[in-house]
Amino acid sequence: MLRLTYHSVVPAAAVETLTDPRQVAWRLLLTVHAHAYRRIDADLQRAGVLSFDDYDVLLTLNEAENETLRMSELAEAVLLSNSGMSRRVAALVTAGLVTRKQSEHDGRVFRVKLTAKGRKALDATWKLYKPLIDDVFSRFLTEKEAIVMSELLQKILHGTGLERHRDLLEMGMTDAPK
Amino acid sequence: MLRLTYHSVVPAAAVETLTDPRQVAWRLLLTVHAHAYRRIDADLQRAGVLSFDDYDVLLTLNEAENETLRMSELAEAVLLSNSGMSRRVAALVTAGLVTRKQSEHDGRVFRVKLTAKGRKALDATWKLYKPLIDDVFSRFLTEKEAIVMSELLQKILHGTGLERHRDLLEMGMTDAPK
DNA sequence: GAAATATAGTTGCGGGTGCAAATAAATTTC
DNA sequence: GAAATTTATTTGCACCCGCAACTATATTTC
Repeated sequence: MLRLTYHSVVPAAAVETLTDPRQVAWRLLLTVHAHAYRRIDADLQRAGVLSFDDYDVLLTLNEAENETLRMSELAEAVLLSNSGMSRRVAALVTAGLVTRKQSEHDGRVFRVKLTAKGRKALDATWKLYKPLIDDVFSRFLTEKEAIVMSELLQKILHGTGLERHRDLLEMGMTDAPK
Repeated sequence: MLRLTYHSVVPAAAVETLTDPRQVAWRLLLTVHAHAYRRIDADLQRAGVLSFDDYDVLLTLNEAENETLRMSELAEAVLLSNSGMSRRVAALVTAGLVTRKQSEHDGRVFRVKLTAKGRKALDATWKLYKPLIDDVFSRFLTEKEAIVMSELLQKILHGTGLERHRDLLEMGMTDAPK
């Protein structure tokens, strides 16, 4: 029933597993993502608006309480390393799209806040981003299909979130059982 | 019915569109991918086997006719730029995992071929990669759900493939209508 | 309350990436 | 059949990233 039209996940030497529909789904997810990301990222860059990744940062701020988050919260939310976020925020500050100031209560934390200019850039980018999502993704799904897909993805996301947490706890235990 | 538990795609200023299930699905796809990719990539690196991206290259070769492809075919297949592939293959040659030799019929093309060592590395990596896919993805889906998801993703992939081709044709027309 | 420890964030470094320009090898034009 | 053009691949450049080491600030220990 289900035929894989793209290259698969498994080395030919282990062909028995190629029929696992979960691995097929995994490979398709990777491929769809790669196609869509490449296309959108290139088009946004060509248009001279925010990059895909900068958009993600500003959007996360836009949705946050008081349009403000700490560095580490921001890094966690967009799944970027702390060091990566440090450099990215530095660039955004230079561009005037966010501010970054030290907390008064705890000198270790820095709070990043969206500026009016940042909000404007976000809206301008969205105007281009929205039709791009449609071009590479949305227009191939009915509303019902999109809902089904969201539910499945949400199951996975919820699961991995818990799993990640469990792993971190376990790893913490290994070298400091005290 | 469908609730978004992660951050959304749309700036708050344009909230009306947030209810579009297709955009919810898009955002979830991005997030699931980011989670899974980060986790797998880091674990493979820690284990000292092939990187996620190198795995993809060798796997593509493994599945190709005679385990051989030209540079540009390889770049297209793994969705990497030609320049990126050029450098990556150079590294793989140094590591002895592939060979790269000039075609006799057309001196412009270079054929990349998997070596025995490369095939071995592929199998070793698969041993670790397989359980990782399961950890971050497969185990949250029933077989039926995986099939549903694959079908939806395939619809999108097939669609974007055609679309990308159409765009290239159109762009080609714009500056040389002759 | 000073030393040891823990936490938040930044920087050095090695490495990967894409775009545009450069090279090398066909193919076409006149 | 030499010059102009096209095609396949590589290199220069500027930039982004994660890990590990480092700095700065807060908390805990004794």
